Parts: sequence; structure tokens; C-alpha cells
Amino acid sequence: MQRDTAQRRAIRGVFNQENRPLTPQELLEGAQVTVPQMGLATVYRTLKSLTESGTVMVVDVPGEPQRYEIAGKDHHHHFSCKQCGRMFEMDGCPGDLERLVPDGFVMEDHEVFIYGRCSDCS
Amino acid sequence: MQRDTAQRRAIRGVFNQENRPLTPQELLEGAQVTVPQMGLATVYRTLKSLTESGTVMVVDVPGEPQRYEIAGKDHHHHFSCKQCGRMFEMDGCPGDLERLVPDGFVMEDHEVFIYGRCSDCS
DNA sequence: CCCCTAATGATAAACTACTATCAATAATCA
DNA sequence: TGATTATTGATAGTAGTTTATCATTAGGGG
Repeated sequence: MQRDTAQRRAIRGVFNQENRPLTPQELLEGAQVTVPQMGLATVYRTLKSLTESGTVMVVDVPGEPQRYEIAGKDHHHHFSCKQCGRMFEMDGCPGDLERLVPDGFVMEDHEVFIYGRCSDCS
Repeated sequence: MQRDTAQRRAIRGVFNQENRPLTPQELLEGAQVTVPQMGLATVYRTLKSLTESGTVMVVDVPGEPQRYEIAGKDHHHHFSCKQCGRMFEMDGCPGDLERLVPDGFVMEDHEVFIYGRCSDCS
């Protein structure tokens, strides 16, 4: 990432505007608003360099392709809208997950996904 | 699923013996202990009919292929071992997830994944 | 014990997500 | 402005998972 191109500005713009975990497809569609001829390969290439530089990070989602979100945010979890398919961030964390862990098992990380309707769809 | 074959008995046996969410590959390897010539297509076919009959259900996992577990169990969540890659069930549930949900959003379901080391690997 | 056909194994094909290739384009700097 | 070369778009290719095909095998009723 040595040159500042319209494509990269558009992708960064979508991240900043949406502020939620985005699929490559969502990024493509969002970026094509300002750069209509953008191709999916450019999205993947840009995501790769943004990930390697630590600007964005991968979010693995159950039963869906990977999403990408801006790195460095406070600990949070995700809400997936069954209607529109968009995924949102939720601040905070359920406490006391340790009590779920069976004896002899060691907890290192955790993920929480809540499913339902977002404010636009409910 | 009209006939009771050695292959299907073997697959049901793996489910009952392991009692955790299994990948098609894990089911294949487990079933091949008793039916060595078993093919992957048979695993998928059997999973399809077991799913349609409501005997097993799909578990979507972040960043992994689908797993299958015996249906009808009490509400529970999953533990994934970073060392051996196996996934386990954990009884219970963290309470008070509702407070994570943003205003205007409606919660319908939730999933919790805990990552770490299982008792065999820790 | 036969026969019918459901079920199987091997493998090709489909599908999705992602990566590599390469000629054309455009950002940067002298 | 012109040259250099990073970047792009289009598309072929790759990888992993799941499904379809089809000749062969074997379950189970008669």
C-alpha cells in the first residue's frame, strides 16, 4: 500500500461510514458508489494489506464468509440481523463465562453472537 | 433411510459415543473404525436424512465447516479446543444477554463459543 | 433363498470463497 | 510533463466443502 488510490479511499470510506463488520461483497457494493468500476479482486487485495498493517481485523462468523472490521476497538460482540443480513457491533460482554467451562478445560477466548432484528428491520 | 445398514449404524454409533458436534470428516474417521471402506458421500447422505428426520441438527461454527450434533438436547453452548480442534458441549448459558442488545434491536437467538484447551490438551 | 431396489463407494461435478496472472491504467516523483 | 512502476480490472485458477452420477453391493420382504 504505497499509493493512495481512489479505490482504497473508497474502501476506507465504507469502513468508516458503516462502522460494523463487513463482508468483501458489502465493501465492494459500498465502494462502487464512488468508484463504480471497482472489482472484487481490489477489495480482497486491499483487505489483505489493511489486515497485515493491523488497520482492520478478520471476524469469523458462524455459517457465513469472513467479515472485516476496523481494528483496535474495545472488547465487543456482534448482532446479526436475520432480516437484512447485516452484522452490528454491541459494546460490552456477558460476565461470568468461566462457570460454563467444564472442569479441566481452560478458557482463553470467547465469542458471543446474538441474532434477531436490527432497529431498521424490527 | 429405509434400511438399517452397517454404515448407518456406525455413524449413529459415533454420534452416541462422542456426544459432541462432529464434522463430516470426524464422522467418517470414526465410522471407518467399524466400516473401513466407508466413503464420505455416505456420511453426507446419512447426515442429510438424519437432519431431515430431526435426529441431528446442524451447528454453524465460526471459521469452520458445519458440524452436526444429536438434536433435542437442553440449551447449551460450545467449547472449541485450539490444540486438538475438537468441539465440546457446555451445559448452561450466560444470563442477561439482553443488556448487550442496542436500543431498537430485538433479540431472538444467541450463540456462545468459548475457545481454549480441553481437558486432554491442557 | 431370491428378487427388488435402497444404499453404497468412487469419482466427477458444482459451488463458494479466495488468490494469481497479466495487460492496461494511473499515482508519484524527477 | 514524462517515465517508472504500483495498482487495477477482468478472469482464470485454486482450495475446500458438498452434491450428483452410476455401476455395484447388500438389506429385507415374500
